[in-house]
Amino acid sequence: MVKKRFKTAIRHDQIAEAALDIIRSRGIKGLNVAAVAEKVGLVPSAVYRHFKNKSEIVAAVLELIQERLKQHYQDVIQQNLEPVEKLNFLLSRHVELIGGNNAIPRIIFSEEVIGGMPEKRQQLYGIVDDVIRNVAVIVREGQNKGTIRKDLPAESIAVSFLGMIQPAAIIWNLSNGEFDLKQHSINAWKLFLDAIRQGAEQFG
Amino acid sequence: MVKKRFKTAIRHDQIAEAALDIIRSRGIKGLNVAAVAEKVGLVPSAVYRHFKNKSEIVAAVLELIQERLKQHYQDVIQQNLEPVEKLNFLLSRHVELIGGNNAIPRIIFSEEVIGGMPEKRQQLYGIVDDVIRNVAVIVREGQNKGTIRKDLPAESIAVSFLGMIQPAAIIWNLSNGEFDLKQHSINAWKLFLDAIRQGAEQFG
DNA sequence: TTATTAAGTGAATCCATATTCACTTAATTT
DNA sequence: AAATTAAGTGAATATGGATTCACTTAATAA
Repeated sequence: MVKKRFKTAIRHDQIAEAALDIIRSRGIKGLNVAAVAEKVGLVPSAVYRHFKNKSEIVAAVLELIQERLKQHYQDVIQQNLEPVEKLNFLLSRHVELIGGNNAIPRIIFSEEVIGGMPEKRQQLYGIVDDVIRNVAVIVREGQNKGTIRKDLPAESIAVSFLGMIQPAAIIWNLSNGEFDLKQHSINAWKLFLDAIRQGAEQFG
Repeated sequence: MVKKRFKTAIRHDQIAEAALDIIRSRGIKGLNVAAVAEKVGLVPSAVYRHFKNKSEIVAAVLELIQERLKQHYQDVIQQNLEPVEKLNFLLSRHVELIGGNNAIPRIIFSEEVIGGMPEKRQQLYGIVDDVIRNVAVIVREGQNKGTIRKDLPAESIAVSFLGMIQPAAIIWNLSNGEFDLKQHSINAWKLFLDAIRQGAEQFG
């Protein structure tokens, strides 16, 4: 039996992917190098050929997530939709992620990846900040076009946008899928839409 | 030097409080029985006179949180305010909790307390569910009085209410207090208020 | 006051994981 | 093809923490 070897660049990615998948299925607590190694088809010590230590594996996972989210955002903005429609599209993409039991929507707001080390807090904050900034770009576009209310900063609206997704993700997860994610996202979107529309600020 | 002894009932509470405080300052990862013991003024092994194991300490912390939240809710409903005002009051109380660096708003949505064991997931879900139900009671009151829109289920509105608080709590925490929590809560409330008011569902 | 019970202690143990290291072997360079 | 480099291995080491246990002593009941 011949054992295939891979370059460190490849292994690096494989290990990060494997770690992300382990977090998805077993949570942060379930992440250990032996499990990662096994999933990749290596012996634990071999992992250290590619990563200095476990902490760097976690860092790589965060980078991976940041890439994915960036891609996500790219997909949305090149859809050539109205800003409000873009937000709706982005929402549905996020709901897909959650329903697909993806770890990302949970991890980016978990704060348990951090575990004491400040660099990681920094890194995680960077990811969250990116997301907010990206959403804010879309919101600002709508504000300029006159379809989204101008009396609130785009960033605030962006954070509120996350408010539609994030509690739902956790609740869905806690409830073992019992919580009706789809229906909630529809209702939350109705609320959000009525809240952000130009004109909403005056009617009452 | 005389060493004071306490009954298990007392120690039980002291230990749960200590554990909560440790989670607050060091996160779930930082929670270990040695730290808890020290904070209470005991030697690690003594903790086992009062708790079967660490997992039960965590369970006690969750009970403690549930109590606190119930109290919180009681404070609000007996304020004799209009439903919408009650929600606003509840929001400000939550913002206080977050700004006071309280662990509760983070823990109830953390899912990292769980760490594999299903009973704990169940317990945590119970807490979150309580919160939602309590908020929904207020919302329903508003719907009956005609001040809150009736076209959406109260539970959906309740979850969206949490959406104002929870991402903000995490972001605030990640940002080391840089994120302007107070301002965000004002803006988020404006959005939310415009969204839930009776009449919001029609104007567009 | 004495006896019993409950709380507290220190040392020992167990265990899961991360990490190191000397060694082997596949892949690549010369 | 020989030499060098990089990837993989297994065994050993290290550590942090949880948990147990035999023993001590304060509180309380008889």
